[in-house]
Amino acid sequence: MAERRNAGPPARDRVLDAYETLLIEQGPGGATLDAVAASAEVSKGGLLYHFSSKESLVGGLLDRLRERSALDAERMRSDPDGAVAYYLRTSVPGGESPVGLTRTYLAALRIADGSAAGAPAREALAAVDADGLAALREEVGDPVLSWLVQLVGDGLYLRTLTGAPLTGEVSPEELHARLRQLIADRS
Amino acid sequence: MAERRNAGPPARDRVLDAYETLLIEQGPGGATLDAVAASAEVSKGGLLYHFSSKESLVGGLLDRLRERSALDAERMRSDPDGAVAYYLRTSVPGGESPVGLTRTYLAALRIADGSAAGAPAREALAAVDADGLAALREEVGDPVLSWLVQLVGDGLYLRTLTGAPLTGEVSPEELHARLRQLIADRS
DNA sequence: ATCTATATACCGTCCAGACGGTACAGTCCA
DNA sequence: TGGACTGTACCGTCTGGACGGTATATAGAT
Repeated sequence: MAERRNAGPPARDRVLDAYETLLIEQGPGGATLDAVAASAEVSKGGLLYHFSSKESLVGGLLDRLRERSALDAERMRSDPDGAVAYYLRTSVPGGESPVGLTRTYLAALRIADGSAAGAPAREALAAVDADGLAALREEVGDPVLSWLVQLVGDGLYLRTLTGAPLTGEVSPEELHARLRQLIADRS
Repeated sequence: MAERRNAGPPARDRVLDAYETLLIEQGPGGATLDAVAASAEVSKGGLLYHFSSKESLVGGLLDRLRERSALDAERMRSDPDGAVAYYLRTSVPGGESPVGLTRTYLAALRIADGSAAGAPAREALAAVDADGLAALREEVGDPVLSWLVQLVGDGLYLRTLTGAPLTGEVSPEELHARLRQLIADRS
């Protein structure tokens, strides 16, 4: 294998990281091949070596999303505090993100439009939701309550997307406490 | 006022409608001036007569968002079944949409990226959220619970955005019933 | 040991087409 | 007459993508 010119992770991963960042921070319009290449400190030719077209770049992002979703679901199931605690902990913007799912999810959301081009992204996102809901249901039993928990997490995601400051009056922790209490009462 | 050549609402509104539709269905990339004009059955010159630039088109959309948000908050407060019922009813994709807020909100979401260009959209969306939360709080009292209700509604919105089919196992109605029950227990 | 060949991992430039925007002459009612 | 458009032509910029080139490593033949 050839020695890498630039430091850090391999170029392919850096490209995907840069693509995610640009999608989140600038939207699809800002995530041009030139911008991605520059941000990843790779030439445009280099980018196109790893991803032969923009469609293939999208494909790479969605592969990463599926991969990380599987890893995340595994972590949910094996978390010492339970799946719900893990899910809520990782849904809040500033929170931990052990496998980087949140970032990738948010990036994929940006390219999931209603057109035919957005269909693969929508399907991948739907699969992530299904994975999460399944893991939640194993713990929560009550289907209505587990869906409710997931929707609250999604709502928190959406807030991240709009960049809303998560209004200070009620903290996410209080919200989580209430949710846990609801689950305890029902089970 | 001059007689209109095409049927239906005035050209200016048709342009805004078309812009919304294209943003939702194709994302920002599909909502070009040419595409918007074609979809509104207006010439490009005609579009630029009403909105002299793309920025001004965005401005028109955000004005409409603010306008509809105010109207929607008013309806929430005066709904015979209460603000919560109204909010949840209008958050579900297939549901009623008396003032078209949902469509406009979803469209604005598409242009609310993290860049400087997306800032006005983010601010307008944050204001809509604040309006809704305030109206909810007047009825629910408990701040944690009212935030929870709003986040569930937002989660439903996000599902619309990804085009996920709202999995059949639990219906939105069951979810709403549970939420109303939660509020009744607490108040 | 050296020469040749092939593969990997990039770099930098060029181009056709699409995009936002301008300009302007003409048309259709009220 | 003038407001509300239509239609066409055009321009500068940006974008995705094609392409040819370069540096390094490995493998096999001689």
